[in-house]
Amino acid sequence: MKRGTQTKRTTIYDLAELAGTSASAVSAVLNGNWKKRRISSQLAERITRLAEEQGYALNMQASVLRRDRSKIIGMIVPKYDNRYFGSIVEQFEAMARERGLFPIVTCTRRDPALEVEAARAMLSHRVDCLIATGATDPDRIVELCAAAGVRTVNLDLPGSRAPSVISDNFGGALELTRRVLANCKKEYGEMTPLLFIGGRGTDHNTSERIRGFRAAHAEAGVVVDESLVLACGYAPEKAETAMRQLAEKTGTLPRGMFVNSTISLEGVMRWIRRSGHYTDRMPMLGCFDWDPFVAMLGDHIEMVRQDVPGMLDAVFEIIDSGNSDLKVVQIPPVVETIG
Amino acid sequence: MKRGTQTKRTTIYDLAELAGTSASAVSAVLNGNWKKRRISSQLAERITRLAEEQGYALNMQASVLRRDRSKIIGMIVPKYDNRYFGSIVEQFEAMARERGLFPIVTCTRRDPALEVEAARAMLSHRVDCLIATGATDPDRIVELCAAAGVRTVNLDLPGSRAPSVISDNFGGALELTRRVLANCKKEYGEMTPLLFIGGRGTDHNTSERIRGFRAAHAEAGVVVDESLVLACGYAPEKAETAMRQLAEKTGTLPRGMFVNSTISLEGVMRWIRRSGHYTDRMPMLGCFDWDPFVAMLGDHIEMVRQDVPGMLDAVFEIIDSGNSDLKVVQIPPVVETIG
DNA sequence: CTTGCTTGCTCAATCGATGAAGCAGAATTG
DNA sequence: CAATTCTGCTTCATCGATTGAGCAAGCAAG
Repeated sequence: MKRGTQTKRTTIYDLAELAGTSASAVSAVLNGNWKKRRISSQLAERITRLAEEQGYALNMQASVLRRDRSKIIGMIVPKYDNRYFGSIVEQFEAMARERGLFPIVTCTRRDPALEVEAARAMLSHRVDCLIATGATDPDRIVELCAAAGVRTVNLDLPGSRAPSVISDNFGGALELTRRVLANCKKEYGEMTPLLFIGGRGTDHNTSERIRGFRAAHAEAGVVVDESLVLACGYAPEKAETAMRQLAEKTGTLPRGMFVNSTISLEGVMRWIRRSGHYTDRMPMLGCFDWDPFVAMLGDHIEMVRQDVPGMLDAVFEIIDSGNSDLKVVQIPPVVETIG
Repeated sequence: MKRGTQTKRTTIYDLAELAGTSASAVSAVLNGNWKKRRISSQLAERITRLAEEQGYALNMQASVLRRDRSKIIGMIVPKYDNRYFGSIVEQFEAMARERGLFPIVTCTRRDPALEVEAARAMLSHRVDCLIATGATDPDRIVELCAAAGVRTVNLDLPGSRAPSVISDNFGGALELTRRVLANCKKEYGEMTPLLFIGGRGTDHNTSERIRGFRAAHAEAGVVVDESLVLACGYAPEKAETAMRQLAEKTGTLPRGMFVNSTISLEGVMRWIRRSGHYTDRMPMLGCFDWDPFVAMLGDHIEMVRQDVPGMLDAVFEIIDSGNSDLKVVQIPPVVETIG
């Protein structure tokens, strides 16, 4: 064992000296290919024991510098403030470790500049592969990575220059809208148009969800006015402001809503509590996202739970296969009824 | 610019050749100490421009191998499934980046073996410093790090071998319990003992919170029966089971509860919905944790919001100062009233 | 014209791990 | 007994960046 506050780490050279052998023998033994290099099992065992005793730890910087692959896999993610991204990161780490990869994750707060900075930092640290989750500008990241020969997969939001894995936003939104409309019918005896709120009109997911939202209305023969589609951004404050403005303009508020994320729902609920609207009867809600406490919020909440394990299976299938086709894999989400 | 799918990265040697100079000059220019090394500003500018044009990116593995400090800072964290740890990670990353450090975070799912494995992996990657957040066995991690000369700070849960930053669990629990008791008094006209549920009896935080819970009862002259303190673990299922068993044993359930985390509250709420208890009147709730949707769950919920920015300020103050005193810094949390 | 100082660089060792090539000595073959 | 093969190692170059030491040219002072 190391004595005292000695800061110097044990290297293969130290072990070689202790074992009375060469550093390359030690290296061969410790990285497991000693059979190929014809090291005797006695020496292998002696070295292994010494390494254990001395608390030897491989210096990855040196190892990676020498090898061609780093076995480091990076992920950038917008936020850690909701269950969806939380479970993506958790699942990603577990699956990376299963494959003997070292996962590094960083959060970029939906900030394009930070996304680029983080991608650069990861490239400097020589990731073998980078997953861009919910990136505002996935193509920019792919471009940086491509210049360094690093493979990329887009997750949650698609890009045009790398394979992408996303939810079936149209299908999920269609089904979610259908259910909320049905709840309205059951509750009020008739169907009236819902409100769509949250997300960015410019992003693929939001526009697909709006398409599904419209399709479900069309199917039911319900006309949706333009003023009821509010892609006001993701932040709670944005949703709160949008609700206030809608209430000011309109006399009667819609009986049901399609909320584009839990984060937006946070703002919607805050507005409802503060404004005193909907006090007699809560609106029929649908949320394209899942959270256990949201599920407990009321009796008529429908939620879309995106299939995180399925999405990450698809991501790692792309990575494991080495395939780089520019395909977009769509994973069906699950609509869960509560109450 | 790199052409095509060229996978070879530009190195300082490539730049040196292009600039008709030496690699050491390039290195000096690009890492900013060219003045000390008496490189002319013309050459410096030429090299800088070339690096830009060629899309040069420093190879951190090589750089770190040569230097003594890696400027990599690691954090292990139990889960990403709640706002508390989410904001810890987000804040940590931001503060690390502010200091020019590269943050790497990994989640260890409250699994002691995974904690050790993750710590080892981080040491192999030569982190300068490791923050062990909510570790089940912080001292084991500190021991590993100490052997490699790596500094450690414990966060959220204290250890005995490294400085620790935690919430004032006793104080927070005392105040939280007082408020829930007061709510009971207001609602029912009298104070009856609350239920304590969630957490591990063996961990410091839970035992301190129980101490605060008891102190508030004592203060109010309310006797707490042993059977009302259920440190059943953190997982929702554990809390659900504990509630069921309590209901089976006891005729009357307590009018209020102190729930030790949002994760445990998830189980409690699930049990309440499923079992049909508390249907006439919800229990007065206190939760030692914060979540925006929990805040909307009912009219009588008190929540303790731990001061994440304050805690991380304390962590980085310890790191920045290089101080290694075995102190435990306690940060007061904030009790927020809802409804 | 020599000595000494400054300027502006280059050289070469180094960090630790890896693996191709090589080299003794033992064992086997003809 | 010589030739070949096999066994079990060692030697050395390499990955890319960093940095102490050194060196040549220019200039000033004596």
